[in-house]
Amino acid sequence: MKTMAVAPTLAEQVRDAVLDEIASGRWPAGSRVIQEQVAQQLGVSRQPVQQALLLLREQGVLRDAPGRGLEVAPLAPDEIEQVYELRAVIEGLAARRAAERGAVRAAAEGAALVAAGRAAVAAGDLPAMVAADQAFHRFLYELSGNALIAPAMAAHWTQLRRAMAEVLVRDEQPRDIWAQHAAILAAVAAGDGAGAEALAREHLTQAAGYMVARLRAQPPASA
Amino acid sequence: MKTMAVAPTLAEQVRDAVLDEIASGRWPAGSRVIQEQVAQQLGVSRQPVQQALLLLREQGVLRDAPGRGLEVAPLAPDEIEQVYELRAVIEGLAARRAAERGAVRAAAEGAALVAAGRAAVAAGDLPAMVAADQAFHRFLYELSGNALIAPAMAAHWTQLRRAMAEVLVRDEQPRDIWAQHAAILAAVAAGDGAGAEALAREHLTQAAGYMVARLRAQPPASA
DNA sequence: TGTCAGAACTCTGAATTCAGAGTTCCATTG
DNA sequence: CAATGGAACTCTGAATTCAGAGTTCTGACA
Repeated sequence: MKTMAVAPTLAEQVRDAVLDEIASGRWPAGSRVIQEQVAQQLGVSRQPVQQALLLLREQGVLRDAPGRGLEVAPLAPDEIEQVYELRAVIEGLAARRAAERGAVRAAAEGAALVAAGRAAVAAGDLPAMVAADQAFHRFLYELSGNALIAPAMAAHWTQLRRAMAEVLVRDEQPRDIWAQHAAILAAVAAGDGAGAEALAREHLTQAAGYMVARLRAQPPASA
Repeated sequence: MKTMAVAPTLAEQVRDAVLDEIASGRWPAGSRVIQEQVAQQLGVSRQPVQQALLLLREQGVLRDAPGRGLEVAPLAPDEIEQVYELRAVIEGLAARRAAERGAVRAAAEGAALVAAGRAAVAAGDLPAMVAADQAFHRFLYELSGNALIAPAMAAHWTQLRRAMAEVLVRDEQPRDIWAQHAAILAAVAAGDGAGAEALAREHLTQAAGYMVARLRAQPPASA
């Protein structure tokens, strides 16, 4: 018998709903977020909303707007650059450890993830592209055997999703990252820890340059 | 005028108070944490307590004990090992970037931190030793210029403080880490990014081995 | 027209109240 | 004596209520 699913609390549902609004870009940077309004939109009382917003504020997605409640934190290119810098070393670790202990599973299950990503690119389906990217990286976190990597990255993925939504929507011809993903996967499947770490770092350093340049070139319109 | 200190909310005060109880070891792993009891002890209502505990649960310090509220999460040696593994790469990054952009401040302000740490060791003052260690590392996070490092590590420092409290209290002759800290600082002050990164990683890998061996040798008594 | 005082409003944090899920404990039965 | 049924209790999540800090708006005045 599995651990038995604990019913998600209202606060968690609210958090996920709000997070989705923000990550998708429907609530742009600077938007005010008022407890009462969110509560009414979702048909719950202010109590679970307050808890959800507290979590989001702690995570940096929302910030205080003293006297006016909370607002969606701006998505500064500097911050995205720092996210990628941090990601590069964390995902490097994940890739190295995955190669050391998850090579078999990588070989067995990795191809499907890459195929899904390529299909999304071919179809030009933006949400699916982001989802596939995230799924690939989460797979590496899992293979790494370090249970702290996934939660440590979870906070940053919100900002990454926002940045991707911001950038990809402007690209008529999105950059194909799946060749790099496939290369990382091959190194992991081959058990080449050092190689996988180097490739992962390089992949993210490159992605950082691309994303930050785009964000700087065309800063988002704050509401 | 500085950003103007926002009055800390009751929920934050409660969180800090609870965190201190846990990190210091006064509330051992497995202790039950009941909203009502905490509220009464601190003289507040259950509302801010609930919020504080929510934050702590999210952070992994507390965990659900279905039907019985929350309890202090156990401090598994495996988890500490993973914390150090993650720390090694994150602090490696911090040291490298600190060398690249904070060498001057490192040279100017670092010596005082090392002196404080050595004084704490000489005095055998356990809390001061932990505080000095944390202060040194926080200094590197700040010098790195990456504002995401400090919050990313904050969550893990709770577990580190717990582990240190657990281990150091048993050591009649605590291991002196300040020679290593001084070496890292020297590399940073010299602007040697690669050297600083390597030293930081090595320092933490070594510390991990020491801590984990101690924890495994003498597992803590759960309540 | 620009500035200032103050009333009205907005929004939050905290307390209190309510309802339900799950646990514990005890008496009864085989 | 072990197992079972169920009453009483514990604890939480959510709703509602309350009080106060801060903002916005309006109109008088220089």
